[in-house]
Amino acid sequence: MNENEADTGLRARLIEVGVDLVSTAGAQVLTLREIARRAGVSHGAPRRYFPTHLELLSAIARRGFADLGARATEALGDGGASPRARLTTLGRVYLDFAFTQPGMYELMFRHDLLESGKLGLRETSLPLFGVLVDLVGRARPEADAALVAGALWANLHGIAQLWGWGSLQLATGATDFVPLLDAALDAHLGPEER
Amino acid sequence: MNENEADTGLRARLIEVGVDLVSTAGAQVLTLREIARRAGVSHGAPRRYFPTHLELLSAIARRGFADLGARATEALGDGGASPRARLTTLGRVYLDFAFTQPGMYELMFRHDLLESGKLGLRETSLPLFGVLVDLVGRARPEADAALVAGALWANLHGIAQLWGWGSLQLATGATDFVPLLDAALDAHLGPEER
DNA sequence: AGTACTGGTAGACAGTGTCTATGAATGAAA
DNA sequence: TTTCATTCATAGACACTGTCTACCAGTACT
Repeated sequence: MNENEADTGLRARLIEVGVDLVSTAGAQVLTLREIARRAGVSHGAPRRYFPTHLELLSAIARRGFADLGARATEALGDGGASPRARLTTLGRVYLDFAFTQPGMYELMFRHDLLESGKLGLRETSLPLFGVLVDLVGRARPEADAALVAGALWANLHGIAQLWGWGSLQLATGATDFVPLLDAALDAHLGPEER
Repeated sequence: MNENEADTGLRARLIEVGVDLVSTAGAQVLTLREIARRAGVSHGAPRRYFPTHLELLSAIARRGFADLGARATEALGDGGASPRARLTTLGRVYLDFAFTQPGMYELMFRHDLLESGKLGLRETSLPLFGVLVDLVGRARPEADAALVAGALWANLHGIAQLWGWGSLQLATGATDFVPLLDAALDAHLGPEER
């Protein structure tokens, strides 16, 4: 019943196909029937493993959170960089993920998914948020780490979304998102060298 | 061809019905056929005024932006409050709108709407963003106003979304969004009294 | 009076998610 | 070995969606 890649069952294959599909074709194509089609199975087959479309989508989105978490921990490593520098890295990883995997990022933050509760935020986004809180706590020991981390996460998410569909480019005239990211990091954490 | 409320044509009525519907029943109910049904016309009727479903949704969303803009300018007034205080007001208005009109806010920032370009960001969100840039420029004369305003807008939007579906409550354990808002404002603008 | 045109109707079409009945294959029990 | 039960996928129906097209009742104008 685990979701290993070695699992050769249909359940795992559906998720695999979904991850592939959302990465290459976007989030609109991610219909139940299309996934079943690409998995080479009838449209009723997924029902045995995912009682509803939303649950299949949630399973796919969970892979996105796992992927994002893996990228983050890999980029952070366990090297001795300063908390502030590691937070910069984390921000870069977050936005890079959002911009290189726009379909997956869109799926991960779909209203109906999140509101359904099928996603299991506690298991998906909370671990990475814990890393964020920890780093913020060490970068700004005097502050309320959870609060600042929450505000910073919101800022990253907002940049990811607004930049992702071009609003911020239009509004600010910018062509690179890095200054925005730096502004957000500086705002919440103070300048790089302090 | 204007979109006044006094306009008694079907075009205006469809938008009216849509605004009502999204406010009371949410964004999922906002189908073309349901809007037509509630407007008392056949499902093919809207096609004469809105060639596609997305264009009708865009027209409805534009009313949301107009409403948000009206609330902002009304709350800001032209009183002599400090730029920093007015930015606090603006942030409150923004988040209050997002939380009291969640369906409309969700509609206004739907991926397919924004990516279609039918929304006309230049006419909808840009004016309010201009106000934001102006206030930021006066609150922090030394900074790049457009950049800070962009980062701040992203922060507001992120708080609106993440708080809206409960992620930030779960992550930070908070039960009130105001501290988050204050943290964001303090971060980007400096503390209230400076 | 006749003729365009405006603005709405009604039905078809392909596609969607869900539900149900059916059936093939597998493995356990007799 | 034969029966039986369970697992798992199929196929079709259903209600619903957005879009397209044929039609048609008025209205306004020549």
